[in-house]
Amino acid sequence: MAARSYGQYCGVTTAVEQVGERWALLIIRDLLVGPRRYTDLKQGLAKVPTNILSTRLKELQESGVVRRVPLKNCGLVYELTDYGRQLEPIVLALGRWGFQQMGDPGPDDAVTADSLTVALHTAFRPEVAAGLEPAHYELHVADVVLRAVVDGAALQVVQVAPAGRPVDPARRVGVPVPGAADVVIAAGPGIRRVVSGELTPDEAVAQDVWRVVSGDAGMLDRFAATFHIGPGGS
Amino acid sequence: MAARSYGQYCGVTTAVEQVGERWALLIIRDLLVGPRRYTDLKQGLAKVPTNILSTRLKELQESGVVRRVPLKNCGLVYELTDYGRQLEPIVLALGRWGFQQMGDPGPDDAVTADSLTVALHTAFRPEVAAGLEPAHYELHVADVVLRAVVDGAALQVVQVAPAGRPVDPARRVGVPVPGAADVVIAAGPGIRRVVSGELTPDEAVAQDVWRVVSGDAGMLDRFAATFHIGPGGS
DNA sequence: CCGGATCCGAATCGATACTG
DNA sequence: CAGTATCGATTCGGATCCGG
Repeated sequence: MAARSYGQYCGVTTAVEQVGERWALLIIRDLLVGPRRYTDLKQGLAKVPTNILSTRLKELQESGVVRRVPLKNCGLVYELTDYGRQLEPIVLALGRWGFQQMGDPGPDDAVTADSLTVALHTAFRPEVAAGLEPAHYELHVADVVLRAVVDGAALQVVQVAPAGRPVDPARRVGVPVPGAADVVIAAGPGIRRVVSGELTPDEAVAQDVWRVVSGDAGMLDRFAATFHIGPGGS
Repeated sequence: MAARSYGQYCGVTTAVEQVGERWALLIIRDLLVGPRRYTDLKQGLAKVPTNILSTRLKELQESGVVRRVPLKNCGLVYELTDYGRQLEPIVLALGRWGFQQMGDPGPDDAVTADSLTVALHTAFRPEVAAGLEPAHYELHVADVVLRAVVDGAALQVVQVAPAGRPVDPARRVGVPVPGAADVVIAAGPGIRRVVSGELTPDEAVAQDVWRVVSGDAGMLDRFAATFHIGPGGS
């Protein structure tokens, strides 16, 4: 199954031959969040045909991007190799770039825990966060619930729901079990307009783009400052 | 011709829907070097079927990545929009990432002027160059001849051969017509090992990976310091 | 339930030929 | 020069099935 070659001796070409096939980068996006089972990936990428998922995972292993790791208990997970993890800044930059062109969601567009987790990372501005007090947000979008813990220039996102049981607690090192969030935000897809700066936090509340379920409503401004993708992906 | 949707409301997904189709990123890579005619692209991407090239260009225009510009004289060129140009750091980073995995060229692998031009940019280390004297390299690889002018943290690459006549002189603003190069280097594909640091410049000469056609052989060290992609794409 | 493999119609891609 | 048209070869998508 030699990957279809583009017939050029070039780094870009080589990269695209490895991760440019359909679904490959989305698999990598989800694996950036953490190791995932075959079933997790299938669920997170609802529309990927199972044979394609299986084929891509094999190809990504051959390229040294992904590794297959049996679990002690039972089952197995796929995880990025160091080489694969080097794609993180690239995938995040692609996410910022694509974000600018996002319109409103289509009727069949889903939001998954992993895609939203990565989206938070794409929008995260460490240089802004570094100048603010630590903050702990709980964000609800569709049926996804995340907790974003911002401390200085570091962002930690924990998925609360849908309940994916932790695959291997040993790998979750450093992930705090968050206590109470400073604010619980329930948002719709229009949250995009807050992140882009098209709406101020207050306008977004007025237009019911998001809503404070509990906690300090003043945190909305801080959220909008911390998670922002301006023109040009800045 | 609705692009096949991945069914997710996510920036990465949106980006991949726009530039993830086969050949799209390579078209963009070539357009990063400058505006190109349909025929230029077809020549630079020898293996792209003409109907695919035509389809991609249409799609990239719809996405606002590429613009079609009629020339005053006759003919027309495709060029990146501002939005498309924002992909430059991403394509360069992908090139660095893929570079690490490059082996030796297959028998059908070609080196084109545009791919080599972009490759020089991927390997360029502005922070190193900033500490060195200005330098002017002429590089021959296969039948491609480039001139790379390094001045401080800036790199300017001019394509000398194959002779692509300048499409629109007005767009070439700021491109110097270089005088004599400090050194003329003829290299084979093994130059990859110099860029990766696997070979020192001297070893590369000894193994006939490259050769000084004329000029100052001492410039080889400077070239290797200026153009380098280390482990992890550093 | 997990981790796929198999089958088949639909869509895309690749190669070549052809045209304004 | 700048594409369209055509058509066989591949790949993708959707569904089903299977061994543990």
